[in-house]
Amino acid sequence: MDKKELQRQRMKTYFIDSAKAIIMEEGVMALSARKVGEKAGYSYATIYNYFTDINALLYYCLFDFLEDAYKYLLSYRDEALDAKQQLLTYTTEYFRYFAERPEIFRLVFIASLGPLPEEIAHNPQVSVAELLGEALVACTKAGYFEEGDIQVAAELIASSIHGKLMFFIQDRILDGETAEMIIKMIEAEIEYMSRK
Amino acid sequence: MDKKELQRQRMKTYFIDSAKAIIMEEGVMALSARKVGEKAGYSYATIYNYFTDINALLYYCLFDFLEDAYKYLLSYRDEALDAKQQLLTYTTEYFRYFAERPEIFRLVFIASLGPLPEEIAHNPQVSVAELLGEALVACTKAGYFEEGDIQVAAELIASSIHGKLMFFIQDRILDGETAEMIIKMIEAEIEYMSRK
DNA sequence: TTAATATTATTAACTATGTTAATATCTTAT
DNA sequence: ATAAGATATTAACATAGTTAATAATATTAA
Repeated sequence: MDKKELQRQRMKTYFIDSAKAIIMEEGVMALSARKVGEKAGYSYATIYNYFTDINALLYYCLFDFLEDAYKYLLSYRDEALDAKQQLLTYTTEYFRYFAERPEIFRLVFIASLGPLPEEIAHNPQVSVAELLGEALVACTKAGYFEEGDIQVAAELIASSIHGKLMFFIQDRILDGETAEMIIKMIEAEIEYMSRK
Repeated sequence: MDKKELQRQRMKTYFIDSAKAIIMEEGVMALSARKVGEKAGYSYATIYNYFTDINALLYYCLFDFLEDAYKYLLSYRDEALDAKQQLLTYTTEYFRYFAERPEIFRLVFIASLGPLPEEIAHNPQVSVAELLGEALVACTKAGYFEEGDIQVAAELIASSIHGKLMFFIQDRILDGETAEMIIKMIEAEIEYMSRK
């Protein structure tokens, strides 16, 4: 009888979707069990019939959002594009995606959820990193990077963008730099790296 | 009569030092007004005679910690060193400092304190960034970098390290990479950048 | 030195949080 | 239709940040 399981799954999505909506509207800090319950049309305590705690619920949101980001990036994939241009597009659009959705970045990368609960299947990483790797391989074929540098270049680009996102979204220290200014900087960095 | 001001300042440091101790021992998440009061030997409510709220208190801790980090890095300054070696030392030691003090990193870079209260003087940035810039200038003089690349190289290095720290300390996604492995990667990245 | 006053600290209280236990409600099989 | 099981809700607890009312202490004026 897995009609039960289907209903259970459906209930979970009610709470997950409510949580996602609250996160995007009011931010992850403003989310509470009570609000999620209310928005889903159930009592707050009902959540605990479907999730061990709200961190578990937040992990589901996290993976959902990550998949959204991947799909967004995929929409910028274009075989016809020059390899370097494709790489530039991926990196700048990735930055833009999170810069425009700071609350998602906060949940995915900087919120302190405890350890990932066992029961949550970490999706086989429909991975943004793969898109980046793919673009970089194409870049070497086109002569923008050297074969042996792919690994380190990929690492460098990825960690740089995430570092910039962290600074941008926390806006500490950072003296009023706009998203567009940072995007220009990302372009300059890739230009610099591919200029060998 | 600024005997008053001196006493006031002293009281503030009691709370700040207590907060710093709690952060290092139990983490920023475990900190509470009650604990800080207790540790400082006062009632929890007394804090509010000296700080508008605990976020203000945390900002004081933040700048204290940042200064500590700067001093730590300064202890690795060595005029005799080869320019590239000095750059490598700064970057890897900076990473190591926070990798070994994750709770400090959490407070300084990823905790969500509200906007910086006006009354807190943001120290004229006794800045880590300056040390990095200095080392990079020396590197160009020694021929490791080209003059026009300093800006972008500095940005790239700084954001990459912070990105790596974020991943390391949040240990999401990251598949069990050790601090030493990441340090090796940082070295490889700088090697790569200076290899022009 | 003592009385009045201003300053500073503490206790009590309020609202909100996550979570659990006890209770109520609904579903389903007989 | 009713008993049994599953599911949802209300009540309650511990802890949080913060504020107001009160107590204690230090300062000043006589």
